[in-house]
Amino acid sequence: MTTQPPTTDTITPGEMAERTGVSIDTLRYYEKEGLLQGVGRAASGHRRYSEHDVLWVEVLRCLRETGMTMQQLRHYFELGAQGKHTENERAQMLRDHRVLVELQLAGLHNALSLIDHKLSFYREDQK
Amino acid sequence: MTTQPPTTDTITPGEMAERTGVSIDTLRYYEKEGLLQGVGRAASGHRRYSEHDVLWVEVLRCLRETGMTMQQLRHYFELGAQGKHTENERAQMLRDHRVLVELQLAGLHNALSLIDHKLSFYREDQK
DNA sequence: CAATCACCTGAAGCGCGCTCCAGGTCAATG
DNA sequence: CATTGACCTGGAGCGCGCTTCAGGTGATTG
Repeated sequence: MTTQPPTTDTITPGEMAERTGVSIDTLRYYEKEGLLQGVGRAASGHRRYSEHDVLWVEVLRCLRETGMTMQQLRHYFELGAQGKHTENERAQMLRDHRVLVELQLAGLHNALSLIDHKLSFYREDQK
Repeated sequence: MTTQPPTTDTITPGEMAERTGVSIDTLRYYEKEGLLQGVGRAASGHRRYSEHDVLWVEVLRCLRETGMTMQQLRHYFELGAQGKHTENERAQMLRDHRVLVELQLAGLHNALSLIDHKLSFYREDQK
């Protein structure tokens, strides 16, 4: 049993960008910031991503878009790399983030009813 | 029927900040950016906000927090100041923003189920 | 073999929405 | 009358998350 990583690194940067909706530049940026590690390389030096990378980037994107910071994501990633004994902390991070997401959800509902309330006035005035 | 504005400008900047959750600096910034106009002044030169300002700032805050830009808010405000004939455009702005809010809502639900999915794994592993 | 293309690197730049700062005024307080 | 505290102004600074740039490499294409 060697430490051979999965040899499925076949996805080019361009494909990756298209599949994940994250630009090539941003993908490189994430890598530089330590959110994405062990990305494969072709002989030419060009990156080759794996299916596993795709999944992770999708998670990244989802958490980023809901306001998790780069710092937290980096920490979360590093915990994952450290192995099973960090599971509690990772779960706690997710629970904490979940609270934030719920808060945002409340804010959006709030906004929605404000918008609808205002729209109802405009509709009334309309005639 | 004079154009006399309501003479209820009695709220100090400090109170305003406390009541709306928007800092004094930010209130001044909003004013400078044209999102807040006709704010009263005491003899001392200090600002005095009205109840009406409170309401508007609450609207501002709600729309800002859901991603409406300063520019759009300024435009919306200016339309309001121009009178009734801009109602259609204002309503359209709200409808447009509503779409964005719905999108964000979808993203948050998405995130929520991703988080819960991951959490369920951690819970399983836990024992 | 020239050109095109996808990608590489390190570093600088940007846009937004605040936030902070320096230096000053005014009103109340001890 | 000195101090304190809330507020004033114009302008500079900031943090985040990208995004762009300059200059280059290596494989394919006509």
